[in-house]
Amino acid sequence: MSRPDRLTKIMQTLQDGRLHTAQELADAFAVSPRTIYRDMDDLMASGLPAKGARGIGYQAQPVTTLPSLHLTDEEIEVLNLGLAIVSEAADPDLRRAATSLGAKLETALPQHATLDAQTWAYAASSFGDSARGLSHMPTLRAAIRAKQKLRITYHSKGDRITSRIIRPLKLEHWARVWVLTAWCETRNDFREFRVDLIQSAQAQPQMFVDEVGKTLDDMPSPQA
Amino acid sequence: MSRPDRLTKIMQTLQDGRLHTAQELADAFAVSPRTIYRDMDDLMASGLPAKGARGIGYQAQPVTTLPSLHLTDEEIEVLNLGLAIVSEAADPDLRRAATSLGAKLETALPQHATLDAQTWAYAASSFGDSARGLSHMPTLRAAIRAKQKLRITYHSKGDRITSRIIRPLKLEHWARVWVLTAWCETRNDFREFRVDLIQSAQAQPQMFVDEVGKTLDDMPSPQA
DNA sequence: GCGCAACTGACAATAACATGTCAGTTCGAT
DNA sequence: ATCGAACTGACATGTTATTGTCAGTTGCGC
Repeated sequence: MSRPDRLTKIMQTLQDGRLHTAQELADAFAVSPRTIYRDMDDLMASGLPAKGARGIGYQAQPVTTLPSLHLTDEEIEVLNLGLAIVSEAADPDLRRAATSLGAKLETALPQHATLDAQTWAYAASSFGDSARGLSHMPTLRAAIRAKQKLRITYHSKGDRITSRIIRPLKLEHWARVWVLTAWCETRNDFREFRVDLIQSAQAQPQMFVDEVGKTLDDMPSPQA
Repeated sequence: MSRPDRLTKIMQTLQDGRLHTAQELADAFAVSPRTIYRDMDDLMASGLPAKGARGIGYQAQPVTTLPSLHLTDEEIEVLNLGLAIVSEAADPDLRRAATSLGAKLETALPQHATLDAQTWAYAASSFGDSARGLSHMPTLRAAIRAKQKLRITYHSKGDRITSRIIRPLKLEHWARVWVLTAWCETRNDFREFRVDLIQSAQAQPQMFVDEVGKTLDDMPSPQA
């Protein structure tokens, strides 16, 4: 097995969340422990968030490798612009991810292409919760993909908070608001939810399958 | 010189916009033309937008290489989210760049991490100009960096369109609106411009240097 | 067509890299 | 402190990748 192949395999192996000793990995790939130590050096140097304590072993959180890309200046601009917008999100998790992604890009790109703290400064916005809904995006998106039902609490008209079980179908960006299209099991009809008005979203254990009348294709198109 | 080093140098060389023959490059790097042909194959295979016509030579548009990165799932999410938002911009150039960046990411990332046309569908927004101001962002940002004066036409209060020469200083994201802070030469004072109300922005040939009283540091902080 | 220069394929020589061995060194547990 | 296992540095050896040579092949201009 070639070295790149082995490095990939090691990464995948580490992402099971368990601890792996160098000796164990060496046996698994039929190389000497020395080679594993060298591999881990390289992996960590290239940013794999792996921890290794003496005598403990290695473990890593799930990561995806983005291979090297050639980007035009416009594409770099889009990258920075998108990052800047997301960085403004109120959700700590999202912001943390955006910050660490920004840091990685900053070290990876030549200076002229990176964010500049001065020119891209973000105001401590007094409308800090304007991007509040963004915090649910990963949950919603994952649920759409996995066809997993969701329980959401929603700030509907008239200041009432409602709780519903829905089948999430599609996320759309409409003007400046994200809209989640779903089949609402509580109302037994299609509904659209503004993401910024969703207070909480919890993936339910139940999955759903496409049923006639409840899929995106069955949705009546709005009249103009 | 190692092969990776040479490949990098070749890329930089090609980006001067002029034509370079294989022979010329071969001489410059003290290798045989055959090696250059092989290098160009690899570079183009990895996405360098270079053209080579028989007997003509090679040239490329400026690109930046993003080395391979290890990203966590959250960081991938931020990447996709930011891209989705920028994709909604009305400006054709920005949208084209976002699309091509999306395509690159899509091919580069394993399926589970990429955009999914169905779930991330973007509505052909009826508020299509909501992100209108984004189209000026690259111009503004470039001008800040280069300390280049700008002529802008601005949609100010009372439906009047004004034209001014400004020294752009800082871009801020305030709630959902981007704000450009600048020294306005027309009014001879600091001014803040909402980017979405800027109708046009043209970089002027004149540069500006920091002058006491006209830099960011000299700007009076707003009273609360 | 013909000539010429640009380009490609194949292969042996060679440079670069990866690996294992082994002799140290570090660090925690006793 | 002392032991032992985990780890690191150095170097010889094996393996892969890169390179130049050279003999084709392509495509353009005449």
